[in-house]
Amino acid sequence: MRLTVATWNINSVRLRINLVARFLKEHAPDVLCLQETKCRDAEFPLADFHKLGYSHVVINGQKGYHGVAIASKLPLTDADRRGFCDKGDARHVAVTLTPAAHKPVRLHNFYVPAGGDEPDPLINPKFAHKLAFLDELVAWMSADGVANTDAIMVGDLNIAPLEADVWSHKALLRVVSHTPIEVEKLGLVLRAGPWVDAMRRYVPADEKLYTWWSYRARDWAESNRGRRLDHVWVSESLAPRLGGMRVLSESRGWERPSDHVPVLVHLDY
DNA sequence: ATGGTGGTCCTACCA
Repeated sequence: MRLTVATWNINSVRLRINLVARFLKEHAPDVLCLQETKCRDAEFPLADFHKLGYSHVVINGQKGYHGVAIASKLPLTDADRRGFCDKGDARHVAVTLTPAAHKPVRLHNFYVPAGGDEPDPLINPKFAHKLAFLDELVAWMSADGVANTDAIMVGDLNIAPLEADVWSHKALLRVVSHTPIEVEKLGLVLRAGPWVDAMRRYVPADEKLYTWWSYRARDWAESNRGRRLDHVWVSESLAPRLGGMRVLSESRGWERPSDHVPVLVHLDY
C-alpha cells in the first residue's frame, strides 16, 4: 500500500473550505495536516471533511489566530496537543496512525511562530518567541525521543533553511525566516530527531524550491519571489519507504488562494 | 528604500 501525507497552511479553513475540498478530491491524500485554521474547535467545518471521506479529524484551534488540525481517512489515535513557551497558542497536534497492518506511525503537525519583522530578539518579542520555541522543540525532541520510532513531522516551520529555499539568499539574510540564527536552530531541531528532510530527497539542495509566495507581489508567478517555509520530515527509520514528493505550486494560482501551497509525500508499505 | 495584500473581527493585530 501507499500512504500519502499532505501539509498545507490554509490561512483560514472556513474561508477556504472549497479549496480544501478541491484539493482532497483531486489529490486524495490519506492524511491532511492543516495550519492557520484560525477558528475555535467548535467552529471547524467538520461536516465538510466527513462528507469528503475524512472521518477522522483531530483539531487544536483557537479564536482568530494560529490553529492546527489533522484530517484522515485512516483512524487516528493518541491525540496530543502540546503547548510551547507557556503561551496557550494552538501550534501543535500529534496523532498515531497505522498503515494497514504495519507498525504505527507518529505524526506531528506544527505551526512555528512567524517571528515578526525585526530579526533581533532583544527588541522584537515575536522573534524572541520564535527562537525560544525552537529551543524548546530541540529539548523536547531529545528528551522524548520523538523520532526514535517511525515518525513524521510536518508543518509551516516559517524558516527557509537552504540558500535555494529563497529567491535570493543575499537579499533575505536579514529577513526573518532566513536569518542565520533561525537556520542554525532549525538545523538543531532536524539533527535532534534526527530527521530526514523528505522534500530535499527529491530536489537537489542547490535547486530552487518554494512553498510560499507573498500576497504582496503584483504577480506571484511572474516575480517568483518564493520561500520554502513548509516542510515534511521523516524519521530515519521511515526514509527507506519514501516513494515520492510533490509541491502543488499551481494552487497558488487558484481563486482566493492561501499564500502557502500543499506539499504531498508518499510512503510505500 | 519603500510599500505592497490578505486574514480575523470591528479595531488593531498578525502574517
